Amino acid sequence: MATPSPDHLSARKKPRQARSRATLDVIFEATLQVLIAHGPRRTTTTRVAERAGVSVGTMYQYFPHKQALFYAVNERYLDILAERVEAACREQHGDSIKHMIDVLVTTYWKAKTERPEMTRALYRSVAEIDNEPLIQAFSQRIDAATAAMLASASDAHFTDLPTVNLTLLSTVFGTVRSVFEHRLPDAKTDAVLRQLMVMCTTYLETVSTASSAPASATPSSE
Amino acid sequence: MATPSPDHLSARKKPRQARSRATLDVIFEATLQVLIAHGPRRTTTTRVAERAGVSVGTMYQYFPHKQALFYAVNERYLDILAERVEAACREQHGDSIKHMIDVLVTTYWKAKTERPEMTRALYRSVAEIDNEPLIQAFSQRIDAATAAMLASASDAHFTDLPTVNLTLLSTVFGTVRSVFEHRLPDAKTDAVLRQLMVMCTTYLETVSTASSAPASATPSSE
DNA sequence: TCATTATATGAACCATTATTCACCTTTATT
DNA sequence: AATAAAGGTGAATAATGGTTCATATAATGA
Repeated sequence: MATPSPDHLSARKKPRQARSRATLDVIFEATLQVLIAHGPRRTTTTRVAERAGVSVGTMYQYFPHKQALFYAVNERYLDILAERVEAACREQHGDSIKHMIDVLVTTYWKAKTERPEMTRALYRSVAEIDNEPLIQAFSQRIDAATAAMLASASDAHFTDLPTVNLTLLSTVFGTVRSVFEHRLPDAKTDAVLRQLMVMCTTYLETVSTASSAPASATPSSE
Repeated sequence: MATPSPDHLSARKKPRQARSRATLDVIFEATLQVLIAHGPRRTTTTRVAERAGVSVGTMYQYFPHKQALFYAVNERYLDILAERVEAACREQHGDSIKHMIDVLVTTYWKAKTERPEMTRALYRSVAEIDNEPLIQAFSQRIDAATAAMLASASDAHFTDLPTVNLTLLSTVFGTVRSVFEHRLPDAKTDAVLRQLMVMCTTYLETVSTASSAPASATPSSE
């Protein structure tokens, strides 16, 4: 399904026994914890191994080097995040635009703030790796999910769905990240997110060729 | 003026002669170049010194440690960026909302894309430092600048200016960053930025308690 | 049971790198 | 010109940290 990782970043070998699958989980969680506690610069292989309760050698059986570990942790996170967004989008099929926006913003915000320190740590960890392939794959999944959702809206229809969708995603994801990183007091955060929803809803209404009320302007064939 | 840097990150001493001011400039530029060429992880004091054509000892005369150097480079960049945005805002005083938005988006976008690799390198470099004080100071300056600009708009008036302003900034800056980092083809980039302007303009019109325009139902198209 | 494969260990190795300091050179001051 | 102050040098130091590998233990299958 997803684009395979470039080989210089992919895992060395895959776990075959239950034992090693558990080890991998432990390593991932330990990586996150060290990343949170010490920052990416002080996240060393030995420290992670120590925290995970395994030896460095074990880590090197699954990851050819430190970057591959960071890469894998990011991959896992983005996978879960994408799944959540996809699920949320699927659930809103056929609903109203306003509802879709609300859910999209809320879902993304929640995903980021459930473990805020983890989110921050992951943002920082990308300095050590080239995560563009990951971001690319993630974006495509989200793009497809929201495009399908928007196309099914009960109260709108978009002639240039790709552009509208891309705009919506850039705006929602960009703004949410911006708000998240600014550590505003809760009241302000809530206010901005609410305004963001208003803004996006209004935008979609503006660019929508109203579906329930038949278009007065003729849809041009392209 | 700006919040003073925390002492553990501030420069060791200030240049008194023209010679050393030039040295500092060279060091800053070298840091950027190494950051771009090798990434933050491989940006070592020796490499920077080499590139700058000075000795490591010289660098340590101005910066107590590597982080202080990164901090200073970021500080300089954000200072210039803030100045540019402030200037742009000042120039649009008394103008229309639409114009303000256009200029704000364009100015920020240009600032980021004039030296895109530098922008990317700086984004990455923050993993090594705690740049929150810098971001805080930057945000406040921008906030003040755009608030003053919005308050002077010829075709709008805002009852809750702080919230509107915060929303606008989160949206514009967040979205621009998002678009910048996604490396979209030029055509798509342009399209999204144009849509962003429409979106923000419409938003400001919606939340504006119309000052000059009649408060009738249909807002005229521009 | 025994052979084979998967998994785990961690001391040792090597390269890298941040930082210092004793000394030198240039510029300012008297 | 003489002295002081600012600026600059770079080999040496000390610590860190990524990676390997010879070896050990556990699981699997025949």
